[in-house]
Amino acid sequence: MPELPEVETVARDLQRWVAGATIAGVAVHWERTIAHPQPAERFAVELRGASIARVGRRAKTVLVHLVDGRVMTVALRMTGALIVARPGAPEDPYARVVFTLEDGRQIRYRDVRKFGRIGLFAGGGLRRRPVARRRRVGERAAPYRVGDVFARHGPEPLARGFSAARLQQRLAGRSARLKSLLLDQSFIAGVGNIYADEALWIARLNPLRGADTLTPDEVRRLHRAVRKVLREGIQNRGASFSDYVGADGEPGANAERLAVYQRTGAPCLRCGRPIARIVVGQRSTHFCPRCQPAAALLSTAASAP
DNA sequence: ACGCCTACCTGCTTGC
DNA sequence: TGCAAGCAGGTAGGCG
Repeated sequence: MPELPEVETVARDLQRWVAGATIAGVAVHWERTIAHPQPAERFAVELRGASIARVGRRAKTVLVHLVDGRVMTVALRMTGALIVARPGAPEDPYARVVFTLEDGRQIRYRDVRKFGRIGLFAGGGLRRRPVARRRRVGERAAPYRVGDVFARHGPEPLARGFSAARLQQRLAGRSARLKSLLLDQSFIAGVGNIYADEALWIARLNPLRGADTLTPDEVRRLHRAVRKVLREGIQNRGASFSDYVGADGEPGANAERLAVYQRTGAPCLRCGRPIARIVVGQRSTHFCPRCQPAAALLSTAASAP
């Protein structure tokens, strides 16, 4: 479930609790969790003795910045979680990678479905503008810098630079449906299925709308709604449905505040009509057929009172 | 550019 | 009660 607010919550927790700590040892219980570029055995060796400088986030990935400049990336995907455990805490059968700190605590990477991936990269390139560098055929992609991981990601929706005007630019000429675009990480980084549905409900936009059919006012509504749902998600420490927990191991409080996600058939909080569920781009999509009418799909002038 | 499919995995819910 | 099918927050890669 981790989308931007959930990942941000985990990153802030870790920053508070393990910044400055030193990794004494690493146990990899599911090798495929350790992704490119190094194999699992080397990963453990290379991390031993490393100290954590700070913990941040880019898109839906947790960034563990080491004092020596390297960066460990943790992509939680569907069911990943990073949990700080006190010495003597009961074992977790779903802990795929365990980082034991010198003070005896552990950072446990827990992941029921094993989709998540952890990598270790040279630093650099994160703040650079993501210009797609052309690579010659056969040229090696190494040395991997952490910035390369995000070279194709879109802007951070909560960054200062992400204005309504910028969103408008990015929407222009795109014929994809709004819902699909919001989920596209190269369009905007960090929005997932939950927050996409919530943002569209707040903005009163039908998920099937073609992205380039929005009026300037609708773009502003969308821009404001996306930022609002993400900020509120962070304030509530994320939305928990089954697996998501913060680094304290506790679920977030945001699930009960959602207006449409997984509320199929329940009354719309604005108009009382039942929330509908459809499938868009293979993803379940929840919306209010009355507040987010499909009838307004193309006509921009049909909303006279 | 875009939509659609498959794959990666396990656990929980649903329906017979 | 048992059991199989269907479903789930994400993303990468392949095809048309």
